[in-house]
Amino acid sequence: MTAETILAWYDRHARTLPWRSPPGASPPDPYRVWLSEIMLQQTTVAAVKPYYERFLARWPSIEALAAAEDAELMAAWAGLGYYSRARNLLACARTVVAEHGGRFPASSAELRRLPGIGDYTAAAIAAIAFGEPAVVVDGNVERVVARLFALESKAAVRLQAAALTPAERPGDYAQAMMDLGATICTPRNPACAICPVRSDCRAFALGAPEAWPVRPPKPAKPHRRAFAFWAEADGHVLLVTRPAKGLLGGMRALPTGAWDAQPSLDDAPFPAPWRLLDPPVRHVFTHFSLDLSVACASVRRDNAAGEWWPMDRLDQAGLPTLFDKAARLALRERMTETATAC
DNA sequence: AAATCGTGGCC
DNA sequence: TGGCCAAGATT
Repeated sequence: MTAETILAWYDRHARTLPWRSPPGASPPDPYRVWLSEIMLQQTTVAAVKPYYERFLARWPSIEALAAAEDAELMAAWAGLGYYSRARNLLACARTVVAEHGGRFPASSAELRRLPGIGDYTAAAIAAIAFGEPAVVVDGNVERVVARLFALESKAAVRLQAAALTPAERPGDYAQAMMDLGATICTPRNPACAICPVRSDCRAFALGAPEAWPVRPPKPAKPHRRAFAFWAEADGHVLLVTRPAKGLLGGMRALPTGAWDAQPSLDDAPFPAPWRLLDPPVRHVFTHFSLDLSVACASVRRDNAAGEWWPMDRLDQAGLPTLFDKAARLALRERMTETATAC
């Protein structure tokens, strides 16, 4: 019942998105569905669009993507965040090419085994690209279903979501639920007045749609400090590649010291007359905030561990946003030369 | 299984 | 402006 209403709404109000086929049309290329779904994990549509277009133009097929080098793919992902997605993207592409003949497996169960594909993404690709009536539960669906039935537990939401999922047009239905959640049943100030299923909605009837879904309180973010070192020589700056796992894993970066303790200039990659830029770069991650002080020095270009990167091509290094901020600060200070010696 | 993992936009 | 949030996965 409700599913039909939502599909009818989708037929008239579906968003037009670069990775999407219109309602009722033949399903899009699984490669495109997969690429978009990975990028969209915990990431807004607006942020994904330019990355998706760039990736698709540069790597139009899974074979092309599988042949990419790690460094160029990580650089292309720079700025989008959650960088383990990029590593898993490449691992997944190579697995599909090497073990599945370059074709994505068509079932959610098989998709689920691939790197970077969890319960949600497996169901979404199976439904959208292959027409499997998989139960697709993302943050949008959780919110819509929790409100429709005034449910508090994730388990209850999943059961209801499964009961609601239609055998026909499962891909359109999944996207319809996500569009409904993204444009009408929003986290704050939901547009209940124009909601197609308002009359079926318990949360609306109870007069407090925003009370669902119930979120556990979030712990406070600790604050950390660190130094980043801008070492320049002969028009080049020293960059390192961070370890594959952990924060900003696998990304190019400025050398840094320890994050947390009282940061020390002793953590520099080598002794130099470091000048401290002010103010530090402030950056907020998911679970902590950071003040990154940038220390600059002109040095002799030697065999320090890392890459000496041409400063006039720094935009091609693929620095994540934190280090892009630090680099911009250093380049700006470099023009004005007002740094304080220390 | 709780912690970890980015970033930008919004109010 | 600071907290909240976004088409979650991994360990």
